[in-house]
Amino acid sequence: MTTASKLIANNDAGKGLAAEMPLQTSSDSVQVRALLQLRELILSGELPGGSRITELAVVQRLGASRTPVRAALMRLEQEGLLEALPSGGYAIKTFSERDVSEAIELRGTLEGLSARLAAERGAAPVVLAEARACLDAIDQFLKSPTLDDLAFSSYVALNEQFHALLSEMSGSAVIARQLERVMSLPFASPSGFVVAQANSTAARDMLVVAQDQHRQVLDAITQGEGSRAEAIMREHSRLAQRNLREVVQSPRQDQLPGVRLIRKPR
Amino acid sequence: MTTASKLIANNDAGKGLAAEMPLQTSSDSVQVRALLQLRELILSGELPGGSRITELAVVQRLGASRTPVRAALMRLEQEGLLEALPSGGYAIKTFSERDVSEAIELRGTLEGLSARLAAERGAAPVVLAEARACLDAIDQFLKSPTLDDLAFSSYVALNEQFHALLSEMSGSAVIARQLERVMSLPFASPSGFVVAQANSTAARDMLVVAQDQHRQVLDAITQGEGSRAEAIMREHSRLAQRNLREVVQSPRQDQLPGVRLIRKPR
DNA sequence: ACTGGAGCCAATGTATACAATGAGTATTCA
DNA sequence: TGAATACTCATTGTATACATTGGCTCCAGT
Repeated sequence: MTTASKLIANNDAGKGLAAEMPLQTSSDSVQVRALLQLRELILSGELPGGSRITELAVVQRLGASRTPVRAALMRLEQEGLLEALPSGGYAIKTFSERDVSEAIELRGTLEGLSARLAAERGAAPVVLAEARACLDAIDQFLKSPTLDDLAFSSYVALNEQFHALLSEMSGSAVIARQLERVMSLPFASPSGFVVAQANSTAARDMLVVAQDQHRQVLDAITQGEGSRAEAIMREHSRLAQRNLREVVQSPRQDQLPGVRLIRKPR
Repeated sequence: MTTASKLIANNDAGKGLAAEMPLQTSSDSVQVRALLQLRELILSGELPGGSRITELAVVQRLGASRTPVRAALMRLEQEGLLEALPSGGYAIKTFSERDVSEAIELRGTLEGLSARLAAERGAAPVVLAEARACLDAIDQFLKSPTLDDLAFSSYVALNEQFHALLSEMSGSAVIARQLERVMSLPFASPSGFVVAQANSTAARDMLVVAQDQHRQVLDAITQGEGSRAEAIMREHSRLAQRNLREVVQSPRQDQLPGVRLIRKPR
């Protein structure tokens, strides 16, 4: 992480300097850039959880003007990372372990609903094929007895893709939207805590279990077994619960994004 | 734009032009007022569903400046009433009957989760007592064989209160937050369609059934029967599904807020 | 010393000017 | 006549000036 943030803030009337600044991060609009950067600052823990955050401070830090910063703050509030203070302004939210656990439970419930609907209504064959291909790809990585970091990050990507496909299978934009909302909290994401496990055999075993659940839920959906599909996805989220507990107990929490927002005391 | 002839319309003398129609909600900030008014315009169907909506148009209509209007538009987008267009700007969202059905299903699922957690963890006795009092109050209204409009709106208020208490019983801010999100769509609200029924005996009977489910879910929660509590709340949402079907078929849809956003064709 | 109030300051709320972008249209050339 | 290009205008994106509010401090009076 770049501890030295560029404080090139000031924007006087002369646009010459600031306008031609090539940012390597993105060529998106200022608004999007502000959102991404601010989210990163929060999740990395650079801005301490619970602290108040003022527009002006963000403006100075990011070098954008108040308007896009304001938009970013609003987005992050509805995303759940910030909390609007009654007196105006925002505070960086902190989460108890229970909050995180409930977020995971929520995801499991919604994914269960999505899987059940997919089973009951029948999923689009194309999506089903994609999902199968995705699982096959995961199997490739699980063939070796241990996984290096590259294999691990590949797994994470494929895992997220599978969950996204699952959400798509329900054919419900309404539910997909809610799922997106829930998973905007970083720890509620399907791969939120898998990273925590280093490349141990135990870690691989857990992925094997997860993969089996992936297979079974797809089977259930294909067979039209809605109730079974729902139950599997709920249970599937329990893996994340277990990982959560381990991460919180373990001392090395700093590498995971957003873990510093989990406050220790009850 | 040169047609902005109201450049004198600063806050001092601006009242004369901008505040043509002082609504009853005029004591809040401009931002809140814009949000409420715009939401009302959409839900009443005055702004047709599917149509594009420009900032300037809203500014002229509400008499506020672009900044608060922009904020209101963003809020309404995350609320689900507006859709951000890729080219910028927004369009008023429309919903298929299936969308609405899924939103109701979603609510049932989340309320089921909330009820289950309440049962498993045990709800706060204070909230339980409040809920019981709420149900008693509803019983009072159900005593008479038919309900007049006043009794009906009282029922709606009490019903929403009970559902809010139910959400509170889980003790989970995370889940409560998501539930709020889901119910921001007007038709997904617990009382979204009950109003549709006039004061007929059949309408009252449906309320009787709903009230029985209320009693039973409270009993289940008290007894710690999580699975039963969850199942009841899911089934409870099916009442709304039935009402939805009736409302869509019936010709008198205009009185319900937001119903005009439900598009007819597949 | 404590309380009440007045005033200042900082931060947000609001309005608006200015920039950039994109869609629609007209015009010109092949 | 058709297509391509350039232009115009509407609309959003961005920046910033101005207004307002709420909290904090300091002073005075009891």
